[in-house]
Order: sequence, then structure tokens, then C-alpha cells
Amino acid sequence: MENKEIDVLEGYIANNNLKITKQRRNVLRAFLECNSHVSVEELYNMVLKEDPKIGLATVYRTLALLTKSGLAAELDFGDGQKRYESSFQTQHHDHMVCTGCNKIIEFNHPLIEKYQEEVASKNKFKITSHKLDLFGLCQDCKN
Amino acid sequence: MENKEIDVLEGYIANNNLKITKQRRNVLRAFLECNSHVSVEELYNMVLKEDPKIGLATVYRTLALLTKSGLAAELDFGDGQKRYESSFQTQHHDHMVCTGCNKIIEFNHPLIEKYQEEVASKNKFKITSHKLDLFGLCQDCKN
DNA sequence: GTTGCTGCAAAGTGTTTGCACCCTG
DNA sequence: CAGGGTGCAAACACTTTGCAGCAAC
Repeated sequence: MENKEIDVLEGYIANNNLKITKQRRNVLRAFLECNSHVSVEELYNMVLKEDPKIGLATVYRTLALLTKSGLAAELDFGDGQKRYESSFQTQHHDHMVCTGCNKIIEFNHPLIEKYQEEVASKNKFKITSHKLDLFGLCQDCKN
Repeated sequence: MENKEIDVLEGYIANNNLKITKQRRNVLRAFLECNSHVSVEELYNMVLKEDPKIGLATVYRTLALLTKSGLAAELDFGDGQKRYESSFQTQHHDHMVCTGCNKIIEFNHPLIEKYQEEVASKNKFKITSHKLDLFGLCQDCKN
């Protein structure tokens, strides 16, 4: 298991009077191993292989914990379920979602970010977060 | 009631073997009168004043109909409920959502659109739709 | 041993659907 | 008067919560 991430988690846990458990370790490990943008159900199924007794609620609760501790970020592609990606030491990016094969391409365009700030300040609006999703067809699916 | 919108709806209805009803008129009227970005529940409550017998399911079904006919567009600000805005003869825009007072500022920045296309084509991705939401605090709430 | 954590099942939330009756065209 | 539309309640999908027993510190 990556040391930095478990350190972050244990730091957060130590600072908040919480406890480290086998289940939390297992969820974190699976989360770090999986391809990003996992749904809760997908992650649950991955952890089940390791620990067939784990409950779905624990996965939900642990993902909330990882989000609060800064290790995970919630995503919402409007498909009715939450998804998560690793956010620790990962630079900000946005998503292209292929509606054909569900592939997700991450991208970052500094000018888009810049113009977001520009349009916000023109409206005296202070951005705390933003979400840019492009939906469409990837190279493989558009033909 | 605006004539163009009811014309669009009646056109769609005529072309699809559907029927115009009092409920559909009431939902459309309320939808056009209300400030945009309504949730289904909000719209339901508005229509209730006009027609206390209307069912929530009818509002859901009518909003789906309005969306298919091109009069309404679905929004999702990640707050767990669908919202709708009028899309007929309204130019494309994105949203700044104030997390303090829930006010929504619409904006359009041609360069942001342009760079979205640029980054998409660089990845051989064909955009069919996109969603850009900025979350933060508006002028009134940030002080 | 205290207190937080877990698994389970039940409850919640927003949305959709099956059905008998109603109304439009 | 045929076929779509409505209201209601039940079903749904995803998520959260209450609780009794369990485990970490």
C-alpha cells in the first residue's frame, strides 16, 4: 500500500479521535489500486474479494472519510451514482466522458481555468470549486 | 402563456400522436413563469396552486416531455435532484452557483467554449454536450 | 474498559412505473 | 369510443441511519 496515502489517512484519524481498522485499510487499498472514477458498488465488489464480510455501508462510510481527509474527491457525472477519484497529490483536471464506452479522459487546459476566473471576477463571484465535464464520443466510438 | 412555446409543444404533440391536456398546459405555464433552474418539487408546488389535484408523477412526466420536445433542459448541480431551465430560443450558457444563497448566475464565455473544442479535438473526442458549473460565493455572500 | 466501528436491516430521498379510471381527439 | 393521460400507490435505485455486538486504543 502506498505509504503517503496511508499516512494521510492515519494522520486524519489521529487528529479526529478515530480508529484505524482492517476494513478501512482494505477500502483504501482497493481505492488506490483501482482505475479511478469508481462507483461505490464497484469498489464494494473489489473489497468483497479481500474481505467477503464487509458491508456496503462501511464502504460508503469509508469513502466519506477519505473525502473528508482529502484523499478522495467525489465526482458526479449525472448518472445517478457517486463516483470517486484519488485527489491526493493529483493535479486538478476535468473530464471527457465517452457516452459510447464510458471511458473517461482527463484533461487540463490552463486557459479554460484562467477564463473561468476572469468571468467569475467580472461577476464579483469567488470560485471555491468547479466542475467541467464534456460528454461525447471518443476516437474509438465515433466511427 | 407565450405563444411560441405552446406552439412548440403542440407541434411535438401533434407529431407524436400525443394529446394536449389541462395538466400539461398548467405545467408548461408554471414552468415558463417561474424563475429558471426549478426543481421538480418546486414546480409541483407552483402547479398545485392552480390545480390542487395534480399528481407529482404528472409533473415528472410532463417535464420529460418538455425536455424531449426541446422546450426544457435538464440541469444537475449535484444536489441530488434534477432541475430544469427553459431551453427554447435561449442561447447556451453555463452556471455559477452560489453556495451561500443558492443564487445562480448564468454566463457564457466564447473562449472557454473554443478551448473546450480545442482540447477535445486534440484528444480526437467529439463533444455532444458539456456542463460547466462554478461553485462559490456571490458578491452578497462573500463578505 | 471506553468509545468508535461494523454489519445488518430499516428508513430516506428522489424518481419511475403499473394500473384502473378518465378525457382528448 | 379508442388510445393516450392521470392520480395514486407501490416499486426502484442509491444512500444514510439506528442499533446491538465487536474491536481498536
